[in-house]
Amino acid sequence: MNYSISEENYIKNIYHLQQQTETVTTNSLANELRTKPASVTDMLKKLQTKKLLEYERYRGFKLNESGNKIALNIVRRHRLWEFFLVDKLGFEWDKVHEIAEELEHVSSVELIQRLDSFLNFPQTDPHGDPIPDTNGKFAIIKQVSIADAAAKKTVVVSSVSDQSPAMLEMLNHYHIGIGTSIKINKYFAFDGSVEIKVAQKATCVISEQLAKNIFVHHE
Amino acid sequence: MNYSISEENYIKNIYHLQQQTETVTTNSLANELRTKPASVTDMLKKLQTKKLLEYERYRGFKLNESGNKIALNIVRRHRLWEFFLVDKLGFEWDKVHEIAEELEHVSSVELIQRLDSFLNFPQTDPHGDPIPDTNGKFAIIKQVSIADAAAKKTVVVSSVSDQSPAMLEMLNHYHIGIGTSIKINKYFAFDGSVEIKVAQKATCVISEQLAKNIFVHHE
DNA sequence: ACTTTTTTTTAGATTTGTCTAAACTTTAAT
DNA sequence: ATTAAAGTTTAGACAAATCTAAAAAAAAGT
Repeated sequence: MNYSISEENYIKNIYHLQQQTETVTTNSLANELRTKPASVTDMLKKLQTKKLLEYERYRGFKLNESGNKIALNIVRRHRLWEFFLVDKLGFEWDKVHEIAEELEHVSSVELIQRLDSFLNFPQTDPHGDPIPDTNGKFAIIKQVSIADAAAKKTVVVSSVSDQSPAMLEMLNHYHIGIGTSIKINKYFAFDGSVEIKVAQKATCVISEQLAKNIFVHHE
Repeated sequence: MNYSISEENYIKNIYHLQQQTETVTTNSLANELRTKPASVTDMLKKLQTKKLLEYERYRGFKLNESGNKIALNIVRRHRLWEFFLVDKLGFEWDKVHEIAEELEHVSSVELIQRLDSFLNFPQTDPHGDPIPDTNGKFAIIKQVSIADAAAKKTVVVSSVSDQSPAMLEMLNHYHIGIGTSIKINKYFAFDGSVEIKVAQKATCVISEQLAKNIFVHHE
């Protein structure tokens, strides 16, 4: 079955909201899609008819098995294109989201297979988010934000939860990227800021807000 | 200004029809777009309002300066993607047209600039058709079909005017591709078939229909 | 438990791109 | 020069996706 660009955008955004809360609300989805709740309700009915959604009036909704599969496929396309844009075309990673939003709707299965192979089957996109395989499977990395990690440990940056130019500027300033090793020295109780040491660089202090948006794993 | 996918498809197809006949007719465009004449008329009005078209009721129409510029930009995007699909992803060239039809509508200017550079600024697409530059300029190669060339000359294949799998099968069979050197030996009056010798291969005879679809230039 | 507020849904309108059927122009044919 | 045929346009309808305004349901507050 083939879905319209609009349907795909709804499916993808329901999926993303479900990562945070099990069932999604009409309002939150409308907000995410920058549209009106009434439009969301209309589309929900349509997606329910197409059997992608468990949905009861006034009670919230979530993707079912097939809906989830389709969502993961869209996410796969999106992240592969993001990887392509950064790795092959040399985009900075704060510029690729919008473009990938368009590219992800190009529907050829063979295109995505070949793209995946051309990129050497990358496991994560430029922000560290995992790329699902053809069956929607991906490795879940056990990660915590620097704010929630422990002092005196050396960790590796696995992903960042903000893709804005402002965030990229910060990370570049501190020489932090995906895969960077960081030693966490100490947490300051006063404002939650964290003293860290980036490999080969001088010790520095980052704000709590920044620490919350950088995810790391051990070793 | 930004145009819808539908508008872009109309503009592109008007452009292509204009390469053959100066002014285009409603019927031929409807036929090209696999739509109905009434729909074409509707869109023509829209494109005229947007000042991309010279159009008089019942009298045909053609792209004006701005329309042409936009068309060339769409053609540029299409052909760059075709080149990418063949050169980087390893597609056969009879499979790329459909996919490029979708990719060409992704609107980022920077994307196309970077893609062009990534591909090393190719001059032609996999079928030998020229890729316009940012300003819509491209080199016009003086070419004739093998059917219209002259005997006893050695020529180089510059483009093919049919992108079907059937055509590709024929060309592969005769070991002919873009850039292949061919010696034209003689024309048979009876059925218009042509005896040729492909570089490093045995002499063979191709049908008039095939000859008409292979374009060549001298030296 | 009742009222107020928030959230969600319905009803009806709008835009874009399409269609069919009928009317109108132009071109071709006798 | 009429008439017939071919091609083009108009009129009116429809589907997809959206919107606003109003109604209905659920949640929160007293």
